[in-house]
Amino acid sequence: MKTKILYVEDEPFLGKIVKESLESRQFDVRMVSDGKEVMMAYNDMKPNIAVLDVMLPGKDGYTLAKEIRQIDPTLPIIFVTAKTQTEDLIKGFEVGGNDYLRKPFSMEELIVRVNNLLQLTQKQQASPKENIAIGQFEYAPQRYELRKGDSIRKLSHREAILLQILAENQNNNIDRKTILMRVWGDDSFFNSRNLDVYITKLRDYLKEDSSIEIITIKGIGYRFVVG
Amino acid sequence: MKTKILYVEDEPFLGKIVKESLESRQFDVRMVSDGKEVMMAYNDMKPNIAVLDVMLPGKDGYTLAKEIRQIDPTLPIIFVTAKTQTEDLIKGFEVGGNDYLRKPFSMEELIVRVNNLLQLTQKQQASPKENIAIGQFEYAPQRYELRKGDSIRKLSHREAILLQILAENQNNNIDRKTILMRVWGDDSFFNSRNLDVYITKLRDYLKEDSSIEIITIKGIGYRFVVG
DNA sequence: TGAAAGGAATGTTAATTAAGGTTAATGAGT
DNA sequence: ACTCATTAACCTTAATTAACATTCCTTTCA
Repeated sequence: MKTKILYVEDEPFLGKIVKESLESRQFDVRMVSDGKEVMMAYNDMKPNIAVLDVMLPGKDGYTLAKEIRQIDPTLPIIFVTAKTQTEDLIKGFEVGGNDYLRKPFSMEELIVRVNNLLQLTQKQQASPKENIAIGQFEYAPQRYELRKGDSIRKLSHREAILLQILAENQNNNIDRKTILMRVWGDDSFFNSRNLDVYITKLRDYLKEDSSIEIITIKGIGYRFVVG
Repeated sequence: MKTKILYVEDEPFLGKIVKESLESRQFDVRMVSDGKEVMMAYNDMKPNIAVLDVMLPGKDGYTLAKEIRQIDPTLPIIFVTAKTQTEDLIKGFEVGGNDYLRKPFSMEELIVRVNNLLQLTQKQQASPKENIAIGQFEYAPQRYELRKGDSIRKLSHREAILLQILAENQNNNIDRKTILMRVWGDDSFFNSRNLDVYITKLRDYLKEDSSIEIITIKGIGYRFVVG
């Protein structure tokens, strides 16, 4: 699946060039030119990264970054702006930005920085070898074993993958769709109900530790909170 | 424990300034001026981040980055250099760098970028959102829980986000539109009525503490006043 | 000028629809 | 025969839509 970029820019000319240039590198780009439309676009497309101009009609880029951070604390955000002052850059990082690029910039540089951020924020693939701590439990992925004290429960394949996905994303929202794709390979209706069944099972297994919770976010997915 | 920075720079004058400046921000800095000594210093100190000049006697910064990447694929590396060409920057990222700063740079910018990288590569423990005090209540955003004394009310997703927006903006006016965009992603008529419904719900939940009030500002939005 | 009328915005409660939770029954593979 | 995965049936909760009530701003006319 292509990497999705949410690109917010109000200068149509520059915007068009950048958009096309990114698209030629196999990115899936959604360009928005009014700050007020950004959250709608965000919710609609669920981007992998955001590139924000700072000076915009409607809402400025800093405000947008703050709002995005409320909903998504990990989305990589790059500011692209004509503001060259150090204070502006500092503000950019303060509101949750992860990089700051001064105009005029070269497309090459933007692309390289986009890729760098994507790589840095890739889920640190907790090497499926190592045991994962889950509250008072310990999960051994290579053996599909969930341990607490001296009791061991062997998990089935589907249970194991699901738990691993949750554990890798502790305290973050996880899309239902993402889970379905990773566990079942597709997100058809029946598999969707299947997921419900497996969530119930895991809740049951994990209920001995009351600090662990699988929160439902209706219409979105789940959040696995521990401690 | 202090964050340890491995700083490679051969200009003694600049090096001294930067080192002292970083140390004044509570970093533990080890400065090396010959490329050949870098790996030794690395092994010795086990830094949390590396700041590398590119042009050096002995070995250049790119080579050093490659060597470090062999042993440590995750150490954040920032290049700091007088080379301003885009090709140089690209090369910097190619060899494994994570940021690239052109000289002359401001200390503030370096520090902000160092902190950003440290944060990004921190184990993905994401949004350690803190609990928010709301009058006699306490709100735990991670768990969508509203607590008062020993009673806990679990909030739904929409309730939770809405309350969070209000709580973050205590005693300030909040645009209806802003809320709609952040909770629903758009501000259509139906969602607007939806907001009314959820405001009613929150007022109900919060009515136990009479010092809390959600004031309507007709035509504008709301103000969440506490105490 | 000011009281009344009208209307848009919001409040409240209830009904409806959609999403998910739970448990059990069925099916497929060893 | 056993285990796991899937499907089904029924239940619960959240989100949306609807219906009706209220507030308060604006307009208008005595």
